[in-house]
Amino acid sequence: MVDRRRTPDAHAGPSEVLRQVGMRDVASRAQVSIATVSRFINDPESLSMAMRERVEEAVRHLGYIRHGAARALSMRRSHAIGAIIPTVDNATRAGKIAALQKNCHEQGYNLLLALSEYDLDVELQQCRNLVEAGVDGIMLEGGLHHPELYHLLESRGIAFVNTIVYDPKSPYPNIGFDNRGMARRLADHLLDLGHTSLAMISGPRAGNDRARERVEGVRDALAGRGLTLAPDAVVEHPYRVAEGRLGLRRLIARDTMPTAIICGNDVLAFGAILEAQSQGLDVPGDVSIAGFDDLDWASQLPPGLTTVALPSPEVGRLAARYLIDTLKGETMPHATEVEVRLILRGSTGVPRPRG
Amino acid sequence: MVDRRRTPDAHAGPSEVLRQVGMRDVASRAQVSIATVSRFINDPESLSMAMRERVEEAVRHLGYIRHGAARALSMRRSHAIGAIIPTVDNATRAGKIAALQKNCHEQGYNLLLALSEYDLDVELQQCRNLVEAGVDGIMLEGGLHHPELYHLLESRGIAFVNTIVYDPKSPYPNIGFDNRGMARRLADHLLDLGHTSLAMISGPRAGNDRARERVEGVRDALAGRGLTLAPDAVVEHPYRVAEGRLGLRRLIARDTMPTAIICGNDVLAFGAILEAQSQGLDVPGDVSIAGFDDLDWASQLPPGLTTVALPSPEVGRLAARYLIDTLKGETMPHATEVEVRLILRGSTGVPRPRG
DNA sequence: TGCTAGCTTGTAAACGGTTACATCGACAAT
DNA sequence: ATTGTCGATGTAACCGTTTACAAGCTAGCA
Repeated sequence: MVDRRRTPDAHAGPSEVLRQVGMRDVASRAQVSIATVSRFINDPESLSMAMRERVEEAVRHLGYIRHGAARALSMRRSHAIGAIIPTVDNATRAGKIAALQKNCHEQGYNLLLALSEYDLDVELQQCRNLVEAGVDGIMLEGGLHHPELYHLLESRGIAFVNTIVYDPKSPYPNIGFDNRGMARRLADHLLDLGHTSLAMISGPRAGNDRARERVEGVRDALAGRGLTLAPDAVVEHPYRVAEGRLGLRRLIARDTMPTAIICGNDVLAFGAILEAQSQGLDVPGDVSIAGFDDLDWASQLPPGLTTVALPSPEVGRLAARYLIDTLKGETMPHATEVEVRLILRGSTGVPRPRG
Repeated sequence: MVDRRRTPDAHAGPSEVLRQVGMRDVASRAQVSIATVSRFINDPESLSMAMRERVEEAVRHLGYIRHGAARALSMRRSHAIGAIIPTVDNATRAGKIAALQKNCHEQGYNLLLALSEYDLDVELQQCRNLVEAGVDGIMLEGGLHHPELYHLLESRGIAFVNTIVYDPKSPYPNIGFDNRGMARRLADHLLDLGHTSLAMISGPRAGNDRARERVEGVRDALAGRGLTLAPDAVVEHPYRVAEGRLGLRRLIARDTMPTAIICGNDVLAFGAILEAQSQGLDVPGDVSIAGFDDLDWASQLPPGLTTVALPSPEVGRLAARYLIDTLKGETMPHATEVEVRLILRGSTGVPRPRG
């Protein structure tokens, strides 16, 4: 390997690559040992005032910035956290990621972001990547992953946590919501209002346990009253407004028109409301509609969207804490539930008697 | 430093830390040199069939995964790209980030995400962080940054590119939209319809040149007809629906009610439309409203939102390519414009004659 | 004065890869 | 048979930190 090393003060020809200033340069300028420079960076208190000042001057003068990869190699710790999420295009998720990034940053950790597109194989691939990148911990979404993924993480002793799901019975640590329970609560509310014919516009359930759990929760509520959810009363649509409209069209085209529709999230609910209104249906008079997430506009949209507020920034914050504290060697709770709030607004009401 | 090294086959007591399997382990199992293993990982073609098979067996058997930090240290290249964006909670930005991540991943680069919260000092801090993490390139948003940030990046020879802005005259590479021009086009359209009293609900302009440029573009259009934008005809509000409502209320409370309102983005426009409708105003009869972004629901919302579609995933794709190809040593175009599309929908129309 | 305890500071050995250069054969041309 | 060429493989230096351990120094104390 050709040695491109140059002392920073030396003149280098135009085609030469200047070596970055390193601890050795700082050390030689400050006339101290390289170990002292390292100590200045990591624990200035441990140095005498005189040393500290000399090193500080040199660091500032040379604009020294520590070489992260070298540090990671030496410490066997990268100070990087990875996050694998299906997509970013959702305000709820965005809040989680923002909180995660912020909290990691505050603790001196960087955030590596990877996208799985709701595909467990892609997720595994991205996970391998993050492992190679040397992340110390990983935040996952949901509890449903490629078995190989769990094996990979555990065999390498990489901290990880499933999020958005809360399941004390899961063998894996998790922080999130009781998706099933909250769907049940929402459905129960509708049943309490007198609805007997519920339907759902669910998000795609393949590889997505959150979506599945929400359907199951609604089933639970119905079962509690001796009712069932007909197979064709659940339609699956990707999380887009236009798909919500499609979903509603499919549901009202059935033999029995549902009096209440629970949507996989607010985006689908938005579409469903728009479609209902444009079909001349009154919401909630002719059909009650509800969602999950409590997005920004859920309260603004007439008639106001009944939904379940998910404090996902809190999940991001807790995930950061879980991972970083675990890395510090602390024992963290295995499962943490983040409370959700059922928010009743104008889009749900008592069913109008039918003829 | 205590040596925790153990041969992978050796039995280790419960409290012992097992050393990760490294190239040396693979080499010894395959009975080849460590260099051969490296070659197998990086360029299998250069090995004889026999060698390749032996190494492959060993790699697979031991589940070897390369140590990224060691590679980065040795190669002086981390294969990581950093992105600093203000926030994530916006579908347009999400598309850009998703495309960036995808394209980076395809080229073997990881993505480090950092958030600046529209604060140039925070942005600089995050940038320092990314530099320490050793990113090979950085994607920034906008062209307005802390001067120290530019100096930092240039002095260290880190590739970077400003995005969402297109400015051939900028000294820094950029990929994006002509924010000023597109705002002007939108305003021109409204003026062509016969509007003479325009107003704006802008996003906060501090530290945000995209927002500023959009206001300036509208000013340009007005100036082209000998008109001006009164100071109180521009109100600034954060990008939230409720803020859009507030903005509209402020604008219609003025002496002269504007007949057309251009909003900093679709979210603000959404709020403005909702507020107008709830005040009994007809859109576009009483007031035309337009935005930027063409979010998912812009076409769904009655009466359909006139807006400017920004293909931001394309920006993410191009940014990834710019950075990675630049790192390869290729000369990339200094400024690249991504075309936007003015989309006319029901929220704008000819102004109704006033009494 | 000599000794020890307690700080600071320095020395040098990892960390786990990449890669320049050396080496070694095999094979073709002389 | 000798030499040269070329491709495959090995050897070892180097990337820039951290940190165990050694060494030096000061002060307190017998």
